[in-house]
Amino acid sequence: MAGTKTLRKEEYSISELAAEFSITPRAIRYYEEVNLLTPHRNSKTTQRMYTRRDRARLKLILRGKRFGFPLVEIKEMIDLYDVDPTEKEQLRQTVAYGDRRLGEIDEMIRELQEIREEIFEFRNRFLEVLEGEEA
Amino acid sequence: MAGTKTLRKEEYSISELAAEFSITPRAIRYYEEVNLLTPHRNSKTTQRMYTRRDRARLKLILRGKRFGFPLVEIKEMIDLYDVDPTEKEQLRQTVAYGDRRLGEIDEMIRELQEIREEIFEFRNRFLEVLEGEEA
DNA sequence: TCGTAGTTTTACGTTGACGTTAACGGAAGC
DNA sequence: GCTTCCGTTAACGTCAACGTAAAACTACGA
Ligand SMILES: [Zn+2]
Ligand SMILES: [Zn+2]
Ligand SMILES: [Zn+2]
Ligand SMILES: [Zn+2]
Repeated sequence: MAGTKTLRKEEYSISELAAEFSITPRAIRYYEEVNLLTPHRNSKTTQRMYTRRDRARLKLILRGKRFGFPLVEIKEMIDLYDVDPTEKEQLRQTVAYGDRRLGEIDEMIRELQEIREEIFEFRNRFLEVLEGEEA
Repeated sequence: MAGTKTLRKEEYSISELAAEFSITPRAIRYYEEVNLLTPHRNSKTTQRMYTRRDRARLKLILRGKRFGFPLVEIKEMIDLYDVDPTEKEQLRQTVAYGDRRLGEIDEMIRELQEIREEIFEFRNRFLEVLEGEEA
């Protein structure tokens, strides 16, 4: 057929995505349940089909999950990508939301660095004891 | 009584700790249930009493919680403070555990900084749109 | 001595993020 | 035509980390 270059995949089934990201189809359906994903249906088969945009959102979801953001907050953050840039009030709120988020994230980074340093000092103290005995 | 200087408190009741850290007694009892705290009992009253060491552990627990470490992992990390420095094998394992932890934490920091930057760029892009319209 | 306040144990309830099972439908291969 | 392999919905189960409520005990001050 003309114009059907499929160098990169255009659409994915649920199990393809599940396999690619090492999660279960159930999880993906759940993300749809809470409006984090909105696949369309292949009208013939009634099966969910995921576009590359859906796939990109899924990546963002999983990244947010990696360190404990709840799904509702992940949704807030992801929805930043879909703000209508002609709505001034929406823009203002989005900027304000971004500022709050940035503050929270900076605080997380600070605390993580504190923990990092403590663990690092402990590790080194123990290591010195070990090296002292081996000398 | 002789030798009973109590400049700094030596022991705390459960509600004192709860008030100090803005959590509930129930939460503190739960930490005991999962072996994160081991208060002793004032044998007269059967009430839990917390030493300054217990209080220090509680601080560590709450810090670990602030960004989503599960209690079991918090326990692993806190127990680093109680390693017997004469047991070489235990020391070696502790150092190895610390290394793994450090790797995980570094990865978390990296990803947080990525997220930070993305949000920051989005925020700025919106801000420029707003400022452009106001000019 | 009574009331009030703080504590105890036991036990059941709750929320988020899925896991698991059941019961069913369409397509593909033989 | 039957099996096998996706997929579907609906519904109940689970796990962590407590919340909440009940019933009983102890301490302490007026
Ligand atoms: Zn399609
Ligand atoms: Zn928030
Ligand atoms: Zn004591
Ligand atoms: Zn780990």
